[in-house]
Amino acid sequence: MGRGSGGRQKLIDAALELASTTRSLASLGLREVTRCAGLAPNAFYRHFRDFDDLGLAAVDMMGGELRRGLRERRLRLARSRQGSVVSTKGVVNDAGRQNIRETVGLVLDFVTEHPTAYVVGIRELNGSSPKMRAAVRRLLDDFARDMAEDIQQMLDAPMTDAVSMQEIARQVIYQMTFFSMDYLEQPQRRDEIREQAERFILRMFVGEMGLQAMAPKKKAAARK
Amino acid sequence: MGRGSGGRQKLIDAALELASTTRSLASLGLREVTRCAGLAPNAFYRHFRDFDDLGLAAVDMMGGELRRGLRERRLRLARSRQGSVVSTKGVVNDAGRQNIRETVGLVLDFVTEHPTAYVVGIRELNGSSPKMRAAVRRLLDDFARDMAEDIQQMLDAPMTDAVSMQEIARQVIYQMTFFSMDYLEQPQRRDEIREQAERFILRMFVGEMGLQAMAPKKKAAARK
DNA sequence: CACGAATGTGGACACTCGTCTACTTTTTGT
DNA sequence: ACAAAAAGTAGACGAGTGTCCACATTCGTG
Repeated sequence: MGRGSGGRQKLIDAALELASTTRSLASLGLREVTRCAGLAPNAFYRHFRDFDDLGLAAVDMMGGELRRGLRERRLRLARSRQGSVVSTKGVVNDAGRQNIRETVGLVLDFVTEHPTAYVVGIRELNGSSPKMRAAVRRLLDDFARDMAEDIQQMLDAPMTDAVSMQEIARQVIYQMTFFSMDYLEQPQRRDEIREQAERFILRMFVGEMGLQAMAPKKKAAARK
Repeated sequence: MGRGSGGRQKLIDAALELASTTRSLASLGLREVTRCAGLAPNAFYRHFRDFDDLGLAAVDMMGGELRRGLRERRLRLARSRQGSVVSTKGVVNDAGRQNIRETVGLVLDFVTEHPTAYVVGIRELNGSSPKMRAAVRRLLDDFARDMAEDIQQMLDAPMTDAVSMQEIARQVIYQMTFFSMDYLEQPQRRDEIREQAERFILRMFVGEMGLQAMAPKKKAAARK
């Protein structure tokens, strides 16, 4: 009982493959996908109701793996420099910059290792299916939550309040989608893009610290 | 000689209408669009070679209008407060914040006035057609160029070098695509989203000034 | 006016698509 | 080991599609 001879996985792979090079997920043909997977058209119905269903399954699978992978690698990094907690005001010194560099590298490496899944995911982020959009956004928000949590734990004192940290993490994650796409599409500019991403994150942190320093009361009040 | 009875425009409108509610541009059917436009299927060939062609025409038209509209409204705003040049370090004071607030409002207003075209454009930003992607990105980069130029002119002294300003403007424009989509999709959260966008831009500027202040030589050297 | 280009129409072709029913093979729990 | 459930196959139906050809209409300009 269960997953048979992996036809389900073959279908997901075929769909991602086709969608990444040809079209959006929803515009794929049922027969097109089954043909590419080496199955009969009807085999699709055994596993999925429609393409939204397949898409959500793909997001669950790849997303879960990605999130787990990122967390694991991040924890491994953190453990390798255990004890060297970064001081709040030291986010921008060499230790802080090294942290940012490693995190950006983590994301970009994952992206280059799973290009098809990533491209399709980002494509569906603003895509036509509301369900897919919601699923991908939920996933990105989970990443942002993880990231905010890890950063706060890495510092000896909170850099800012939890809400702002969450907001910043979200904006960083979303901006990273653009960096990642550029990174995949323009291999010759990879170093430059990497540096741009690092600068962006650094700028966000420095900016937040500046805002906190110059008008903490005003900001707290404006946050309703 | 020329555009006859506006069938071309009808086709573009129909395509945007269908794509914004149903699917991506490339996945539309030729007959579907012509039917929605009230024309015979063959009329499509009179105006466009394929859907990429239609898409590029739509981007040219809407993009040009948007860019012209934004520039015009921005200049009008600038003229209405002529003489009150903002000092470089005053970007974050009340005058600077007011500037940011107005610019954000400009963009969000335009978006709410042309939702279908905007949604389709953003959808094609990471879409399946390379030509469309390139066209939309070129358009966004034009916006960024305009924005960088206007900001530099508004200040009494350059806040940072031209390259960095351009980079920041690009990142702000790209992030605004997310804010705009949220703004359209979640009318009940509009005030909150507006404030988030303003905070984001403020944070970018403060961050850049901070970076400039703390390590100008290092940055200049790192810029190759 | 009248001619030609631009624009729009109608019908027809071969093709792919999604879906259904009926049948065979494989996997798996007990 | 056996029976049932799950996975996969085969063929066929109607609907919708892209594209082509030949014909009608509109419109601007000589």
